[in-house]
Amino acid sequence: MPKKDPDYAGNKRNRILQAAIEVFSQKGFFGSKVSEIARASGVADGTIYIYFKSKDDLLIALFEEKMDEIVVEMRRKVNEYTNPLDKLKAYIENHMKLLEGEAGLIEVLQVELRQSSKFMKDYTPVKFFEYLDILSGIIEEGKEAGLFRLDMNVRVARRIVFGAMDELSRTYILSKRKNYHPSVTASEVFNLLADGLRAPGAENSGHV
Amino acid sequence: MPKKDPDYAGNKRNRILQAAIEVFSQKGFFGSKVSEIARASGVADGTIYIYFKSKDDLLIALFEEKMDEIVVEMRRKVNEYTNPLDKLKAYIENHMKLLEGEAGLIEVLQVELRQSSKFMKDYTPVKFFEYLDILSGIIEEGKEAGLFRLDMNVRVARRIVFGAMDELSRTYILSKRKNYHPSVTASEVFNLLADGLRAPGAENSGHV
Amino acid sequence: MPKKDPDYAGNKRNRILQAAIEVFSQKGFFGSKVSEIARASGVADGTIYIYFKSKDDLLIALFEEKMDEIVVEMRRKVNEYTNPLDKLKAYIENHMKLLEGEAGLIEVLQVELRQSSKFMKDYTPVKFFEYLDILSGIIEEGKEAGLFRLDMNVRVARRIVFGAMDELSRTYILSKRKNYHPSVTASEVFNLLADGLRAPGAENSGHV
Amino acid sequence: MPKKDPDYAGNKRNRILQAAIEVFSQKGFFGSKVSEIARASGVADGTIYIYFKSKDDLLIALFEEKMDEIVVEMRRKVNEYTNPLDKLKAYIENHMKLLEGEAGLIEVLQVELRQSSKFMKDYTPVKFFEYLDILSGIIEEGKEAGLFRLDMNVRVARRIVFGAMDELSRTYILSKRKNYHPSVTASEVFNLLADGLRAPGAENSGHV
DNA sequence: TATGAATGAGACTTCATTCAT
DNA sequence: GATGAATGAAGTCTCATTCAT
Repeated sequence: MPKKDPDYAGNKRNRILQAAIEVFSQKGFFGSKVSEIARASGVADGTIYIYFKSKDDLLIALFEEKMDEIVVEMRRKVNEYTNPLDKLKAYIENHMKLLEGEAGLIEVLQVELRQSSKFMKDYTPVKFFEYLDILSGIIEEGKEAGLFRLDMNVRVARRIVFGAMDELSRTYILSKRKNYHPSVTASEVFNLLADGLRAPGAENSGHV
Repeated sequence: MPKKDPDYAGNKRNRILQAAIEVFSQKGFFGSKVSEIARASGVADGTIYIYFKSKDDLLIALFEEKMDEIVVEMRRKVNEYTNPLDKLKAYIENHMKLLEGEAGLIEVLQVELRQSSKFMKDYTPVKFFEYLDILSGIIEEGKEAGLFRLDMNVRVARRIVFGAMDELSRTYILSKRKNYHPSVTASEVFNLLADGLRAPGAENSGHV
Repeated sequence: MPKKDPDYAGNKRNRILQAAIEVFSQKGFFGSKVSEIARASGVADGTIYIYFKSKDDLLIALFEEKMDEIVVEMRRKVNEYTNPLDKLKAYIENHMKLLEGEAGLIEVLQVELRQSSKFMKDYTPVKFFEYLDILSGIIEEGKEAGLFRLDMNVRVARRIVFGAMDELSRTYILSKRKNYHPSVTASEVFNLLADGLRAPGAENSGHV
Repeated sequence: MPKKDPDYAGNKRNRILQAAIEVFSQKGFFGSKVSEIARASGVADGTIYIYFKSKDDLLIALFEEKMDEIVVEMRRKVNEYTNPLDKLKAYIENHMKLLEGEAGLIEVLQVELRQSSKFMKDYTPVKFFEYLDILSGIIEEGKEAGLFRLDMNVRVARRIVFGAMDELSRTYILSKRKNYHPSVTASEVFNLLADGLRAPGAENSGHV
């Protein structure tokens, strides 16, 4: 029987990471003080600097590590299906569902990741690109399978899908989780993106 | 005849606003120093405080006033058409086109507006909602005209459209304006949103 | 008639410099807090950073500017004489006399200049070398005039002269200005260095 | 029979002391971190506090103990001679020679001892005075033997001798041990101090 | 109005020291 | 004795804002 939690250090590091998510998500990166994160983690200010080089480094570590978990999980979920449309649906549903379990994390990723390029010289959000790559993969497969339009740039399309989900996430979060419930909007996103705005019988010519 | 531009003060105020757009868009709100904006405007630091109560206030004024111009312009452009699909196309094209003429402004609106809720207690981006309302209006009209799906929540749909455009704007900006040229992606957005991902002949049943 | 002291800024900068000399000389560079220097100057902490880039920079500025004044004054004093021995005497007397008027400054120069090489990457105390060069010049002249030994490395000799003076300065300062009064020790230094330890009649052979 | 070196603790204490000399000499007292000394000693940070009360205490212990060794050695060397001039020569040569074997130690003693009075309230460098006392003794003897000038304050003279040596040590160290080789400068110091700057035939009157 | 030197609160970060193991 | 993770006091520096001119 171990005298102490063998995971002790990792434990503390993780507590800091979790507290950072909480605090960053509520006040934003610049609005958050290192001492607040320390207090929220139940450690001393200096302890944070044992595990992270700087406040910036803490944010980046948070991006990388949490995104990694999300990427792994998303890959697993998507691969439960074979049909590209099913995969797309799974991607969208899973993305929106994260909002419920990991609201703070998503909030940080959304807002801070976006502005990070402004103040962090040469930080490339590698894991975020991996997350988008899953989406590209699905769209490619769909095109190859003849299910998706061929006249569609995959890199643009994936951004459209992602942007739509992302905007709804943000709206849900900013509305203090009152409106646009993720599980509802997920299917709206899928429907609209899969089949377009147009009414089934509406004519298709003249545009595009 | 006045010796100096009677619009001098307004002129100076505007110079500050323009400089703020430039500086904020390059370094982000928190990365920008008031003195940098002063230098870029060609005024003294203190002068900024004659026209704006605080740095926060400067950002808000920028949001409101510039968004107002954009809203007015967008209304004009959209009202050149009567068919809701044409209006939607105009909205998307115009939105993406702003990226070319007013890149800095859009960048600020995108990134800073999003995080502003974190550090500005009770600021409601009224003008931004007006901008979205134009989109809602188009979608409502489309539904009424029987052109758009009826099984579609307008508030959700407008966010999907906006999110898609927004993500592509961001990508264009972050790629240093190299990839995803707005005028090209505008039609991709319209195509995909109007008609969906699905290939024309692909079966529609089983999903949704 | 100027409404304000035209020398105002220079005045404030100088007040900071003087306060820094005072504080550094009493507590050493590392023992001195920027806020103490601010208080001693009668300015706010931040004001120091208007005139100096950093605490290190303040020390360097102090070295350079004050040493420059000293070098100029020393050159003037030494050039009142033509005989190298007289010049040497003037150099030594003047050096020791500085201790009375500019005790704090000398103390800072002595102690901090010496350790500065440890913590300031690549700072070369140019002005200090100029000060030593005056001494070299005197010794060179003395050799050329046949007054000083020819079997003497000038660069080593100047360090011997300087080191002797310097050690006495330090001792005087560390004794809280009680013993080894500069004006007395100046002539001891001159006598000993000019004529050596040896008693006038003592035999000279057998050694060296 | 003990399983481990009975001198183990003393050994560890000494390793810390040696490491401290190395680290202090390279970075200065304030530039050195306790953890660096720990690493250099191959012990844990906390271990240092078993042997020394504080970082200050470590420096003082280093002064006292190492100076003690030097004093003992110097006394032995000097006492190999009986003639005060020979003793003086031995003192100077030995002092300069230390630079080769114990460069780091001398560097610490020189720079840090000097500034220690600034930050260590009431620390008296007893051993350093003993070192100087050896020099006083030699000069006294020389005066008594009629070999050295009688019109010479011993306490001042010893500082002159010490200062000259000290300055050359410093120069040698700061030049990264390239110029002013100790064994060469030692004899220059002796010559100049024993017989003065003046050329053998140069007139002696008018000055002093 | 305009200026810009001055202010000073407060942030990030360091590191000597402690103490449970 | 030995360890080294944790602590938290304290310092340097920044920068939004003010105000006398």
